[in-house]
Amino acid sequence: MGIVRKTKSLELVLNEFRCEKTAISAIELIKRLYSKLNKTTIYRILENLEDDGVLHSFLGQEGVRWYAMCHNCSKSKHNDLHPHFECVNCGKIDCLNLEVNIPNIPNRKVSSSQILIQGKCEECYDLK
Amino acid sequence: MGIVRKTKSLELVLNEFRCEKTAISAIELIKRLYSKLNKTTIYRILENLEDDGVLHSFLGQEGVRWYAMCHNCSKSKHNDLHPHFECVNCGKIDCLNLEVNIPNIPNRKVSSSQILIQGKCEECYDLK
DNA sequence: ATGTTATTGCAACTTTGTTGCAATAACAAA
DNA sequence: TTTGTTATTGCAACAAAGTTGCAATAACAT
Repeated sequence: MGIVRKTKSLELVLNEFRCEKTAISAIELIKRLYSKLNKTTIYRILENLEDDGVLHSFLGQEGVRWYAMCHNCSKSKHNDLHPHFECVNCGKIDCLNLEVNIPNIPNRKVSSSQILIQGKCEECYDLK
Repeated sequence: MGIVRKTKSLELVLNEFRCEKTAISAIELIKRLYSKLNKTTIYRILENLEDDGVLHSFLGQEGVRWYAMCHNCSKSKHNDLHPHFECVNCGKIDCLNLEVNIPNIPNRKVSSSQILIQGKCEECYDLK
């Protein structure tokens, strides 16, 4: 459906993404905004922001949904084919601004792909 | 923990994978074996078979877990880094026997990756 | 200032998966 | 074959993540 009205709830959710350059899981958002917003509201705002091309979502290793700011997306088209990187040490996930080449596959029509790369992020890599 | 005893339940689960070349979701297995096995038993057998390197698991688009036969895996090491292909038309998922090159990423240590490719499978592609 | 309707909060529900525990079944040893 | 040990199973209850229906509230166009 997309966002129609500018509400306080919407601002609270958007603010979390403004302060943060990495992705945020729905669960984490619910925890952060616990005292201010109901989880149903949060899920609905996330869905609307995704419809509008403001956020994109993907699944982390544990099967929970994460959200991150879009860069070149619009209401009509999501360009969120970049891979995501999940740190096995601190759990943080962020978007990787790089292209991974998906080869053609005989007799199949590829329409999209999701790539989750695991490893140690910058900070955790430096620690050891 | 891995499989220790050869039980009827184990045989029932393994049979499903013998008849099937594609992956099977835990949910689908529970439906198929509904009258014969408890879902708890099925989850436990799947876990044990994965520990043993007989099956590997991954998440499908909807966040549910799928299982497929391993080919070169053992108790000590899983080699399940191949991509999986999910048909957007019929919902089937199977393993792709191909390598996708994950580029090096500065300051990060990549340890593994999960790739889910979406599109139309052989059968659904031919239909149209 | 007012009327319309999008948004919110709440409670109840759904789906997928997990846990504890007593009963049962594999199977090694006698 | 019988017996004893313990892995496996089924059940019920739980848990986490997300969804739905509905009445109350808040945006905002007029």
